[in-house]
Amino acid sequence: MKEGPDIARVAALLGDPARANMLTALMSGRALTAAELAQEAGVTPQTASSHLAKLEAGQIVVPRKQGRHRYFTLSGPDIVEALEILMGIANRVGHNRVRTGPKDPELRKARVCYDHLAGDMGVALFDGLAKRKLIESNINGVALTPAGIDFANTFGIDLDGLRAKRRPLCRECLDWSARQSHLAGSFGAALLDRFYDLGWARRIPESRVVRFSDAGEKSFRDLINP
Amino acid sequence: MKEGPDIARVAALLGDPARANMLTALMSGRALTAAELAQEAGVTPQTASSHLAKLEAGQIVVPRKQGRHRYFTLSGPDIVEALEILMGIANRVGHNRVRTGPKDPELRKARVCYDHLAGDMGVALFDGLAKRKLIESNINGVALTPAGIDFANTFGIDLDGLRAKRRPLCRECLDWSARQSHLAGSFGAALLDRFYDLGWARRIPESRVVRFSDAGEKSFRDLINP
DNA sequence: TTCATAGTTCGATGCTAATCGAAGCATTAA
DNA sequence: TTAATGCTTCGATTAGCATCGAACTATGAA
Repeated sequence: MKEGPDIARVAALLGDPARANMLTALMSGRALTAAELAQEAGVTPQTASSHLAKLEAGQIVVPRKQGRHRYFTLSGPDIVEALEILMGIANRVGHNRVRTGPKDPELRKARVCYDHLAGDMGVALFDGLAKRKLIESNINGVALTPAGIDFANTFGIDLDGLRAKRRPLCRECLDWSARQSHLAGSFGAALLDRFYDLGWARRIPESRVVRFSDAGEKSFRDLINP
Repeated sequence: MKEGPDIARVAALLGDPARANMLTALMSGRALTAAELAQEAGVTPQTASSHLAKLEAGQIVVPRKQGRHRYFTLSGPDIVEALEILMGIANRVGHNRVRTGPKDPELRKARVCYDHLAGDMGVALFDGLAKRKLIESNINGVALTPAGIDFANTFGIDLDGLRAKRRPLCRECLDWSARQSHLAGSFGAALLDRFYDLGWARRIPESRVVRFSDAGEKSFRDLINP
């Protein structure tokens, strides 16, 4: 019988986990590339491409071509509103981020998001740097403060080298599990690299888990708790 | 990977056509029974039961037992809000009630909804009766006016017999295709029965289509256009 | 009690859509 | 030009879920 999809069509577009994760990531208001969205959703680029095609056809997102990237943004404030209300409902009925698997806790604690640190420790890093006034967040985004620049240099990060790339130095990135911002951008990536170099943490192969050593985690805590 | 459904779970519940139709029907604010919702969705009672179980588990609807019926209502104003926004989005992106099949036009024009007339002609009937001040619609529902009672008697409807049943005489029922109200309740059902008796229309077997004869449709138009 | 109605549960079926590997474009850099 | 990167298309697989027939439970009516 099925006379009219209507609501159902739109809702179904938001109703797939991978797509929902992409859209949640886009709620920061920033334009993200297909590859970034694939990472956020935890799917391969092919799958993400298929999802993005659907979202584009349904006019939930709009693409913007720039160079060889395709940046996606939400198609309008009504989408944001819908997502917010759905979040509220999910929250009310207790459908909060469930820890589905046994290995989930590790992912929630610390994982790579694209190339930077995410999870609880990613959020803690962002908050800690902000509390130490090394980064500053406003409507336009995140930026290093003068104190932050000093810190970066003494911490062994080549800021000039990073600036040479086109990629923005600092960027906010909404966290799935914690639903708060963590630090992305080339500086965020450089920080994680530095953690690896210092032996604080290492990446678990075939997974997105970042595992800190005991000593590394202690150093990390010292870093963000002045 | 799939860390968190969250939004996706709720949206997926709204994203099935059958469920979306049920929820749209519930947006009138009235409590509807499982059987009525099955009719609205165009599925069998078994299927509807399965959907309602899901919606109940997801706390989208709440059941209320009364006699041997189960009445369902939306679980809160946030659900209504979500549905409204989704309607708005669907409208904006042009996902309006599409006519999917070749036999669809007939269904859109006139069909049974449970046991009363729905579709364009159902809506026209409701509007016509209201314009003739035979029924009156307010927040509490719909009711026959004194003039309406006279009309019913002369039209050959046994109002006292209808009143003996527990079922409400008049009820509003949201129309899928037209998204406006049509007349339900025992009076609505009695009207349709009378149309059959008068030979104005007949029900097509194995379908929900109500087919009016040419003369019958003319009489119908006269009835609603004073 | 028996019968009818409202609703659910179970089991089987069939369709849809998500997923990924592999290959193909398209754009940029060297 | 070649090489590399970003993204898409194609094809095959798989899994989930909507759907309905049949049987069962529960409530109310006679």
